[in-house]
Amino acid sequence: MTMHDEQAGLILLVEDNRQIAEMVGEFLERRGYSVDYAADGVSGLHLAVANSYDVIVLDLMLPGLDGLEVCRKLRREAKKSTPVLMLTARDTLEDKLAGLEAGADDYLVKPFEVRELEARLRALIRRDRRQVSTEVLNVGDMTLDTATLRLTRGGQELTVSPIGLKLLAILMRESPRVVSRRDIEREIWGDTLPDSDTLRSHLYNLRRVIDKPFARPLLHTIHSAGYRLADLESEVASTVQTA
Amino acid sequence: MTMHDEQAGLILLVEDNRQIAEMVGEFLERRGYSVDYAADGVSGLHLAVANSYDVIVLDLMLPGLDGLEVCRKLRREAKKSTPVLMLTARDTLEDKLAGLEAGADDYLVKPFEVRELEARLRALIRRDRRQVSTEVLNVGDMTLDTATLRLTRGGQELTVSPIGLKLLAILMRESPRVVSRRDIEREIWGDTLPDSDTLRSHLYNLRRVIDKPFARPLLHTIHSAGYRLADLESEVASTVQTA
DNA sequence: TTGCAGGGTGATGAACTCGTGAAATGGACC
DNA sequence: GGTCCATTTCACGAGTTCATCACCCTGCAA
Repeated sequence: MTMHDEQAGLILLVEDNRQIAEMVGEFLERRGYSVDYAADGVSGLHLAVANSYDVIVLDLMLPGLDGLEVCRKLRREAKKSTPVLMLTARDTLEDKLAGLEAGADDYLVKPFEVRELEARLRALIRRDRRQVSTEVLNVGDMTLDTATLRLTRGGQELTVSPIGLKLLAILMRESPRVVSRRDIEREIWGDTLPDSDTLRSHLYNLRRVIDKPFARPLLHTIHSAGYRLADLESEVASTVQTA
Repeated sequence: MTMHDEQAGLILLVEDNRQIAEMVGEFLERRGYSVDYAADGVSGLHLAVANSYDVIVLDLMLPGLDGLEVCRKLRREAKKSTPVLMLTARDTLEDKLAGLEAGADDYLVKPFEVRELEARLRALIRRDRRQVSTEVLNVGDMTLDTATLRLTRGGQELTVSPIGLKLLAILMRESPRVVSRRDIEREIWGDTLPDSDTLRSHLYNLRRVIDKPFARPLLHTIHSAGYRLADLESEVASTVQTA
């Protein structure tokens, strides 16, 4: 069964105090994480940029480049969004807290319990992985992120009404299959359908936005059968498909 | 049904009706959750005790050990505080009281919408994670330290009312996702919502503080869908997604 | 060729959603 | 009892959304 042998938690530890580094590093390794280690800001930053860590533990006070700077550069220059947990000493806490805007995700005040550190790291790793799992629908060069409700085609952002969006989501999820009007209507309005043939209008308005401004239409009408969303050209390539 | 990418959350589903279990399980997995499954109370309890789930979906009627008993044992004997969502066939007061006494955290009456189930699970998972007190939330150039409740944007400190802060925290945690008014209201006020549309006022006042004084707005209205917090400019960079 | 059902196009008004701001409420503290 | 402040409630107007309708176009079969 699912045992969370999170076999790969790759952690970067940036800490100049050798004693703390050793203690934390050993604990984490015993818990199954892989730990890379850096003793100063510059080498820490290099490692952080060069590799994809699950999380970075960063001491605030470091020789040369301090933790805030490392974090800021990592975010602003290297554009890395690796979660960062900052370690701060109690006396620097108040002064430097404002600096958390540098882009840290959590912090821990020294001295701390290693067990707590681990709990926090786990939370960060998990939170980060969740981001990736949002449902993203793709058809041709069009993309719909169902979590943020952002719709783009050819890198350009499009605006669609709520029902249009729902309609589009249905077609994208079913793509490249044909979906009958009846099915679409039932999925959008449930049991209480509108009296008139509203769907036609919505289809029209949807097409106006997602197809009209582009060279290749994605939304196709199958006469007296329904509608389907697909990029015809790219379909020709993969002629034979499974049933 | 056991997948290994623990992403959106790890869920234990205890349900003896195979059809319901399959439908719910598949939906949740498609949404990025990992789902473990048990068809009776005893094995459900074993799994619940052995692993750390983010949330447990528990049918009330189960062969052998029923849902209430499972929940009770989980709390009293195994001392686990994993959130439990109970599935009940009828919506009677006794059922609710019994479930409450046994230690359930939420209910859903069959038949239900999978979408609603997911929304509730998300809320439970979120609620549970909120326990971790120090967490630094970052959206664009805005930072909220949930431990000190200090809020800054562009290095400038901002003052927001308690409810505004709660509202902001919700939006930041979900960022850049769209959060519906209903979800926000449920998370702020629980079951006893205000009579009027107070949320609008709070949103208005929040915007006044966090957006009005700045060039780039972070709080965006998605008409008849909800609200989302995000820095649009920095989002454009990450348009392309994996298939 | 004609007829017609299915489908595209576009305007309209009613209903709804939101932003805005001010006034009423109500609880905590003095 | 009185003051302060967060929160709720209310009212208004601007802006959106959507069902509905009227009319035109197109594919297709007789």
